[in-house]
Amino acid sequence: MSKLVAPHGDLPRYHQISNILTERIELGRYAIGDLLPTEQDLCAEFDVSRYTIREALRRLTEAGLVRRRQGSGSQVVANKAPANFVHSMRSLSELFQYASDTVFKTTAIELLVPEPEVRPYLGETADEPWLYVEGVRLEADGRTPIAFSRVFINREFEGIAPDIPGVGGTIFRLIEQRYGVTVEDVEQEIRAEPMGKYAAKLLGSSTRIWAVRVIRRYFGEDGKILQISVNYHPADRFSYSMHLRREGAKGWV
Amino acid sequence: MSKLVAPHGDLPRYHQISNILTERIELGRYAIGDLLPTEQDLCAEFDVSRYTIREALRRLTEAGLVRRRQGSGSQVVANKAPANFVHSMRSLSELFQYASDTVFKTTAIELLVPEPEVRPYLGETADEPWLYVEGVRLEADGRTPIAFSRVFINREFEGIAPDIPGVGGTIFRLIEQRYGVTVEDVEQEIRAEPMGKYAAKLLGSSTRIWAVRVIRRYFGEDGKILQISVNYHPADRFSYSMHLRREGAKGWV
DNA sequence: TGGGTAAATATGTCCGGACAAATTTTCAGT
DNA sequence: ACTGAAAATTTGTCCGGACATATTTACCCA
Repeated sequence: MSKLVAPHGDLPRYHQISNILTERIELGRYAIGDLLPTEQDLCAEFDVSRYTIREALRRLTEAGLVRRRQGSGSQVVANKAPANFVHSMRSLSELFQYASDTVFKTTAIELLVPEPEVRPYLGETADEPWLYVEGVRLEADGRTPIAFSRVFINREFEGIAPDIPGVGGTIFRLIEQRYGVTVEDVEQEIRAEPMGKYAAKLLGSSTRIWAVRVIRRYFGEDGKILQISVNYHPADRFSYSMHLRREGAKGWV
Repeated sequence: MSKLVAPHGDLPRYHQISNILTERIELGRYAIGDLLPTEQDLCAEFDVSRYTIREALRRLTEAGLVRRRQGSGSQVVANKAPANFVHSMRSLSELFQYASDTVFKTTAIELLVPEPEVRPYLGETADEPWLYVEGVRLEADGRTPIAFSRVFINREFEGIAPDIPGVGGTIFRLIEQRYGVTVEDVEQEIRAEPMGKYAAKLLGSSTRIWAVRVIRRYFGEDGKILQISVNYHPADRFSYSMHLRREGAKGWV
């Protein structure tokens, strides 16, 4: 029954329930890190259908209080609604500190689509097609595959595509020279993700494998995305190292 | 029907439909101010249930393209995802920037081996034993585990080991103060690897999980390895992005 | 024409069921 | 402790239906 709780006068049932659950989270009955009761249990407790419970849980998710995962459950990630929903993205390591110094060594690239296709970049919300090239990054011997790369280029620069000599190499120099466009901003993301079968096969694996995925978005002056590069570094082969200097004791020790 | 559109490979139906509708809005087929077809009409057009249509429309609403009103209909209010998105990305990076500054302050380390053992570091060729400590990196709440860490310290500095207050924190300050040894170089390696059950369990998972593994080796003056740290960041929690400015052409193009 | 009311329309809330997909658990073996 | 495979669990997707509620439209009347 839970009475003197939250304002659920004539609110819809799912709203009332999300209020109750929110209160429980705030009061610590469901602590951070805990799993909420399963949908089925909540259905039983509140005597409503699964739809109503899911609607309530959706509210909690949108509020950033809960993270839901298929097969796993609903986990409490915050005990009060964060000012920014992004907070629910748990992350972080001290990598930030010097990740900007990251330098990926360039090696040879074998182009798999020498005549660039026009495809949508699945990771983007918009379905606008991009110039699309993919390649395998090779070791110095020119034979051993190291990583699989995809590069999506803004169609505005269509003309230059066929000249692309390598991923992460000189594409931008070309764009800059031909179009006078300068890169203003770069956004980088690193994840561990399973690699598609196709890409995996190119790297010598017959099945899907895990990889470190590095996504980079290059922005132009007006915030327009110029290029997106996606690199898959297979877990068993990927290993990049970099050296850091100790200037100014940035705090990484 | 509509084929050459959007990326709807194996996306859920409601996702495919929201992509299609988004496209129509972007291309002006549904102009700003217009009312979208009613749910019923959309159900008929795409031959799906109302649930699916509503799920698709919810996506458009959350993207800020559409406003829905009971009794009235679904009205187009923007023809492209509002700059809000970019904005949130920017604040995201700012958030991370902030996070990177505060990680060390807010993160606690729970030592699992307060009395350091002497073990070989498996990743090294030599089987010379290292001082060995492991711990769980916790969030500010002191309860939520974020990452699992192992630290191997050169036995030369054995004496200081018990004082280790945290991983990535002050170990080196101690070494420096006591032995006058300065870090000359740091080498970092990132991989995706499965995490052992033991480590995984410490992070709240009862089974084996994948993780981004970060290995760092700290070198002294003569190239001697002073310390090795190994951090496991569970795949589903690890994901960071950041912005890079283009100053001095650091070589990332 | 203006105003009020009823009917039609459109989205909101809610149910019960079914199967799919992801994750965790269990268990046996090394 | 690690590996591998099967079983159990949990959320995700999707259906068809029902009624509630807000808004718009149609219509009648002064």
